[in-house]
Amino acid sequence: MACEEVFVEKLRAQGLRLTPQREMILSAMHEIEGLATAEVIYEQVQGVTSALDISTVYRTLDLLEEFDIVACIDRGDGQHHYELLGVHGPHVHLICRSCGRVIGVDLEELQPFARELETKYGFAADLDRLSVTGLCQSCVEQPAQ
Amino acid sequence: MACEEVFVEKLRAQGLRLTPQREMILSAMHEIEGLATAEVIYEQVQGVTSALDISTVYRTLDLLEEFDIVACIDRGDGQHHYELLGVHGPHVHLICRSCGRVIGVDLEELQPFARELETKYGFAADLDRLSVTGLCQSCVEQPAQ
DNA sequence: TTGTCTGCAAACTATTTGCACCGAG
DNA sequence: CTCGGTGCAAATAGTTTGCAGACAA
Repeated sequence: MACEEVFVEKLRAQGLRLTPQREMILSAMHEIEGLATAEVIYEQVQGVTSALDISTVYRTLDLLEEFDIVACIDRGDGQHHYELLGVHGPHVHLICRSCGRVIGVDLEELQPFARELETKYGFAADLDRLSVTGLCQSCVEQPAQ
Repeated sequence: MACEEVFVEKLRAQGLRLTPQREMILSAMHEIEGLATAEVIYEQVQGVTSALDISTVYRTLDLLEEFDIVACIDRGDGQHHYELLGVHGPHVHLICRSCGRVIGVDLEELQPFARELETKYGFAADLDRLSVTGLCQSCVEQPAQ
């Protein structure tokens, strides 16, 4: 896994260490589909071993975020959701408020939108941390879930 | 203030009451520029009288939100920010992550953006609750705040 | 009078921190 | 052997809730 190598490399560069806990957290994130909360990652690892504390999950997520290995997504529901950036790099999230599905959109696609904000308001939008809530196709079609 | 009349009307319609606390909270929101947090509203009213509890502020904001008199904006900083909708109705917020300034954009302006998401992904975006973080013109020009 | 609203205090949720021991390099 | 990392427990921030008394209609 390239992710893990990047992680080790960045840790080393700062004199930090690769511990079993850090390995397990990164590996758990690979096993979880879509966005993961600290709690979900914690439970996922608990399935394997109980040698992990929730505070360690938070501390590790902070590190991973700092290293640009994961991104923190704020879904407006009072919890932070984390996502592996992987090879595709950052992207915009379309989050369905009905089924919770997350659609990733490449930044390129939204350049026209960003340019418009830039031109009209002189505002440089952080597209890479943008989340748009709404309804996905299937939830629009069958509102009665 | 038309706002207050709308509030009274909607309260009456549900058999609810207009209390001094509710009046003061709505009035405090008019005095605060831009977005207000529950805490800020609470302190604003405390300047006038201490006959108000923070839990009442939360309860009243919930009501006002339900009545579409205020909107709750999530600025990713772990606090909820509230804004009077006033005569302009809902709009998109451009939030500067450096100086905290908030720019309101009319929904109309972003229709092309919404249409693109609709066409390409079948996704019906909730523009009226969209907040975009980034840098405003002056913060782009003088990064050293 | 009636049933809503309020203040108070306690509960809650998500997250952070202090500290002594543990273990990776 | 040396720091950095961890688990634990306690602290924190923001918000919500239960309850008995207060008050708008």
